[in-house]
Amino acid sequence: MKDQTNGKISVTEENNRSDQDSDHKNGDENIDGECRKKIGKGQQSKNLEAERKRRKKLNDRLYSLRALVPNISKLDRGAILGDAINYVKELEKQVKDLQIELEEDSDDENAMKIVRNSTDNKVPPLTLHQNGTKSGPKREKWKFFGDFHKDPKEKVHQMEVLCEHKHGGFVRLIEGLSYLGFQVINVNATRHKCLVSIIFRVERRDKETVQADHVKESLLEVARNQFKSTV
Amino acid sequence: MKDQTNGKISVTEENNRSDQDSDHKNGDENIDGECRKKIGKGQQSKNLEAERKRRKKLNDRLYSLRALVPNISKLDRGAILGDAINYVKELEKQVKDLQIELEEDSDDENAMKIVRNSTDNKVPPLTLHQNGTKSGPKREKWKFFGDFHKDPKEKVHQMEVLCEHKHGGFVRLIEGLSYLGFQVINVNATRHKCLVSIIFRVERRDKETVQADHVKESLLEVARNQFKSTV
DNA sequence: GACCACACGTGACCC
DNA sequence: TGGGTCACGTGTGGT
Repeated sequence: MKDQTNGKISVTEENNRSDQDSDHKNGDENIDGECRKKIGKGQQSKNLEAERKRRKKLNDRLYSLRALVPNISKLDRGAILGDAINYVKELEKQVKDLQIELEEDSDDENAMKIVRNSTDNKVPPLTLHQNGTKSGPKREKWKFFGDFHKDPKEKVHQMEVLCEHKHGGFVRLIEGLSYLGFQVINVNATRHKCLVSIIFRVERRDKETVQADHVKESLLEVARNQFKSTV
Repeated sequence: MKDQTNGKISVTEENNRSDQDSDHKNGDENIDGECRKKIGKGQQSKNLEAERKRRKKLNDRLYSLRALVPNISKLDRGAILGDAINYVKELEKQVKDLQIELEEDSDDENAMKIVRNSTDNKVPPLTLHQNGTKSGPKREKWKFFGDFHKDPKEKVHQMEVLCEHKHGGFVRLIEGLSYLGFQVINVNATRHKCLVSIIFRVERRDKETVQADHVKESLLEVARNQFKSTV
């Protein structure tokens, strides 16, 4: 029976550190009798006290740990540890997720995807599909639809941008439009989850005709290269 | 090697009980005899085994916990707990930081959403009519409508700003809202000649209630004092 | 009275 | 030799 041995072993085995490996006390068997004798009482009491202190410390730590964990299943010692373990895992996962999300955002920033076409479906399928050029695997998608083709001499135009939500992206877009010589007459922006739809009606400030792809490229450029906005 | 340790166990177990046996203090002088008697051997062994199992479980958990913590100071039991505690705190902090960063991003970007219309005309006539008081000759006209009076504890609010068109004003307004702790859920901005109407639906990030006039004053402040935006 | 989880004191170990 | 740590078996109180 007693596999007990195993129990302990298993433990030791996993942490091979082993070295100390516990007990093994060599041949204590033999000695035995005087073996115990050799310990003085005074010292024993010392040990006793020390052990008490140790236990207290351990318990304190355990409770501190429990205090950190938001929801505990039981107040069992084992449960404390188990909950703590789960909590740590959960936190780690959370951190990882947040980090990738942030990262994506951030380089999506560069990558605002503008996808879909807008409103009255007259907006033509003039599409710019941008793929992340730079940093690897990340996809940057842009789709841009505008009605410039209809009448390039017209002052008022409509565009739609569909892109991932990114920090500062909107502001940069607005700034970009202004930079390109457009007055924004009307804007309608909506976000669903991480997808943003922005519909503009703009008016040219100057008299030149509008080059559709110049607009697209410039906006992409702006969205990508701009330094981080303050907000 | 390790087993031998067990060896000891096995020994104890078998003779197990046996009574008094010395070791344990027995000083229980008085009671002593029958006291221990009252416990059946079988049951004791049960307890023994159960205790072993419990210990094993605890240790396993402890080691699992240690395995999760990236850098450990010692392999001490107390250290395991201590390190775990610190690690959890660290993770929590990390999560918090990432979240606020993301949130900021996000509400920048939310800033992105400008949607149109929105206006079901329920926007209530809570008015702040601001006249350019301070900075000189320029008259600034502001009208501000918000529904904060309805339920200050409500997270989602709607506001309308009517103002003269000014270069960069819109961007500053968005930034100001973010600065005040609002997430912009929906925006609808329209300009007619030099008059701009901006309708927001916002959500508070924090839990404090909203001070209507604080919002108004702050927005005005932001709109007025901010350095010049590019747009 | 079974079961469970705990605290205790103790012997052994290591630096 | 001594402070610190550990595993163990046991007693006990709360279900």
